[in-house]
Amino acid sequence: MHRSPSVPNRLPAAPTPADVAKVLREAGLRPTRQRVALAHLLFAGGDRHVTAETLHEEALARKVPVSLATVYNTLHQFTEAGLLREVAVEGAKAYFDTNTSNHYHFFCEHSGKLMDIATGSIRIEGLPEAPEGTTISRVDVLVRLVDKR
Amino acid sequence: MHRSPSVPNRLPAAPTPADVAKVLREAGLRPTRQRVALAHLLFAGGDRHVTAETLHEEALARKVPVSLATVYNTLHQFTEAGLLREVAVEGAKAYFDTNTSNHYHFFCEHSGKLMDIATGSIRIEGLPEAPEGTTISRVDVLVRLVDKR
DNA sequence: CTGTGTGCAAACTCTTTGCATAAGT
DNA sequence: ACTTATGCAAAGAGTTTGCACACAG
Repeated sequence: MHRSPSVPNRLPAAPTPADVAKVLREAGLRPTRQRVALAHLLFAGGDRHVTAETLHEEALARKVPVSLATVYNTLHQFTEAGLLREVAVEGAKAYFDTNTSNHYHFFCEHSGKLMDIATGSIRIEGLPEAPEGTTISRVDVLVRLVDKR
Repeated sequence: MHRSPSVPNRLPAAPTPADVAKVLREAGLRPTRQRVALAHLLFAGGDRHVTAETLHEEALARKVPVSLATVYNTLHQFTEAGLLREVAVEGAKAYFDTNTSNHYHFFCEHSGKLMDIATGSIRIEGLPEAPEGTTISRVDVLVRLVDKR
C-alpha cells in the first residue's frame, strides 16, 4: 500500500499554525499570515481539490482576509515547492490537488468536481517510449464522468 | 487493429470540396465557404492537432478569409457533430484532434505540440467503477514530455 | 426570398502583473 | 531596518456573444 502524501513533510493530523509554518519555511517560503492560513485550509483535512476561486471563497468565509491574486500566487508557489500538484482538466480553470503522489482522477463534467482514484487500482501497460530527445515527466489519466441518463 | 477515423465518413484520400460538402451535409451542417475550407484543411491530410489560433492562421495563409470567431464556432460545431475531438491539455488553450477514435496523447511541454500515441500500444488495467449515478464518458491519457537535459 | 452563417467588436472568464503599502525576520 | 509578500486594479490571453450583413438553398 502506498501512502498518500496529503500531509506534506509529515505534518501531524491536526496541525497547528506553527506546524504549518515549519513546513513552509522548509519549503523556502516565508510563513506569512496568508500562506499559513491557506496552507492550513489545504493540508489540515485530507486530500483536497481546489481552484483559486473555491479556495479564495473558503478563506473569506473563514474570515481570512486574502486577495484572489495572492491565492493564485500562493497556489503556484506551493506547486513549485512540491506541496501541491496542478491538474489540467479543461478550459481556463486550474485545479490544484493536495495529493502530490502518482495517482489519477475522476472528473464529473456535470458538477465540475474532481476526485482521486485509489492509487493502486489503475495500471497502465504498454506505455511507448518517449520520442527522441525527450523524457516522460508524468502520465495524467482523467476519467470523465457524465450523469447516468 | 482499430482503424483511426482521421477521415470522417470515409472521405477519400484527396477529397474535393464536393466530398467535404457532402460530409458536412450529412453531419447536419450547411456547407458554407468557410466550413468547407476549414474542413478541407483539417481532414485532407491525415491526423491533425490544431488550436483555434493555428487553424485560423493556416486558413489566412491559404487565402481563405475567415474570422477567428468563425473558426471557434466551426471547431465546436465539428466537435458536436463528431468530426473532431477536443483535448484538454492545460491553460486556456483548447486543442482539437481530427482523430476521433479512442486513443491517447503525448504532449511536449516545451513545444506545446500534441502527438497521437499509436492506438494499440497502451492498455489500461483495473479501471474502477464510475461512482453512483454516473457513467464513464471517456478516459483521457496524456503523457507529458520534457526535453532531455 | 428565407433562414442560417459570418464578421466584427465588445464582453466575459480566468489568470497574471505593476506598484504602493504592509508584514516578516 | 531591510526584504519579501500582499492588495488592488489594470492588463492579458483565450474564448464567447450580439447584431447587422452576406450567402446557401
